[in-house]
Amino acid sequence: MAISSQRLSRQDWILAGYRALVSGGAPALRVEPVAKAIGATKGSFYWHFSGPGDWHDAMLSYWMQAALTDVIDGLQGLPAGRPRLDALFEIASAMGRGAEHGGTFAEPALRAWAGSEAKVATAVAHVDAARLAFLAQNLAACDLTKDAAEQGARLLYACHIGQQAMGQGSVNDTKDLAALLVRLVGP
Amino acid sequence: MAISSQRLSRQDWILAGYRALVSGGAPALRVEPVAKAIGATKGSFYWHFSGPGDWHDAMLSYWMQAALTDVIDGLQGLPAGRPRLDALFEIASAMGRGAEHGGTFAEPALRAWAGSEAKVATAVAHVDAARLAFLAQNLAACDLTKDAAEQGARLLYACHIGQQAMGQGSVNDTKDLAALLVRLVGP
DNA sequence: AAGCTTCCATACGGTAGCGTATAGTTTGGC
DNA sequence: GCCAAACTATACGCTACCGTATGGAAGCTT
Repeated sequence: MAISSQRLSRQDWILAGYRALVSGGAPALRVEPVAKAIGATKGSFYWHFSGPGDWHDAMLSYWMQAALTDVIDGLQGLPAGRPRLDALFEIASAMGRGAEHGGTFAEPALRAWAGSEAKVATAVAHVDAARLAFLAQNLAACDLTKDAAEQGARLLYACHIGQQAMGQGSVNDTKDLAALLVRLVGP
Repeated sequence: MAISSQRLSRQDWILAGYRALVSGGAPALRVEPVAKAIGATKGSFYWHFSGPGDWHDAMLSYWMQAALTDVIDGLQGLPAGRPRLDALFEIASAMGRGAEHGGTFAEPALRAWAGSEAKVATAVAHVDAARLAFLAQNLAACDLTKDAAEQGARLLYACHIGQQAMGQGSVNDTKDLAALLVRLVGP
């Protein structure tokens, strides 16, 4: 469970929110049930957050931090092109299965949540745009034309999203597709 | 709005449910708000349905009817292989944009709903399996091996799902991918 | 038009969750 | 050990929605 101590922190509530989101979807993202799930009451919640909106915002920035900074920025040490793409697929595979934070927050739940709250949708769109740009940039480093790289990025990313939406997707298929794209339009 | 008359039918409630689902996600799928949206009250609802569960079941079978019978069965007249695949992509494109029923029910909303109700998830899984089988079968008719056809089907379908999840997907990309697959592993 | 059926609105009690107020409990600095 | 701070539990009124009961309107049927 990884409840840090007896005293709860903002972080505990954020992670508990993602657990609720994953298991019950957006309708499960309510204060009192989640409070009961982590053995607390609303008193704790309203100390850490001004209300559900604040909580949701914190959940979103937490995810954007993990999705943008930790992934994209963390790959800047590698040479552009295939090495970065390969490393990216490793990370994407782990995040798709919700490997970090003890299986908490898998992206499909977040994407589903975007359908019922506008600010979630804009956050997801922002992350998508950044990832697409990153993909296109590193595909272009594989001797693809700009157009081919952008179309390839859309294909790759759509494939990734689709696979984790269906739940059963290993990223191997996406990897194969990536190799395929590079091999096709490459030299 | 297409409210059939002053008197409402089960169908009216089903379509209104999809409108609510698309615009507000699963949390918007409640009796009284939807009743207000179509200018009725709970009195009408509880006449046509035994409760929300019954309503949701009706919505699901309505979709499965449209997704399975109307699409897959409707293509049996065409020769297997490319013709069926091409026709399928046309239909898939229309359904992704929610072209029928006046823009009502786009699939991403349904897929998001699956995250918060188990029976929705099984319905979606059922439709996914049928579509994957159909895709693999018709890809195999394009001189692909069985394994290549199944992997290609997963790739194609994942790409389709991902594109409509991102909202901005024309199916042209998927079509290109399909042609690509066939050309690659084909004769 | 009478009478039956189908369909709908209103009214009511019950429950779940929100937000606030307030008092209690732990924790770290001194 | 003491005290302010950080943190938590309990209690209360409020709103939204559920589910049912009941009377009444709209549409057939004759």
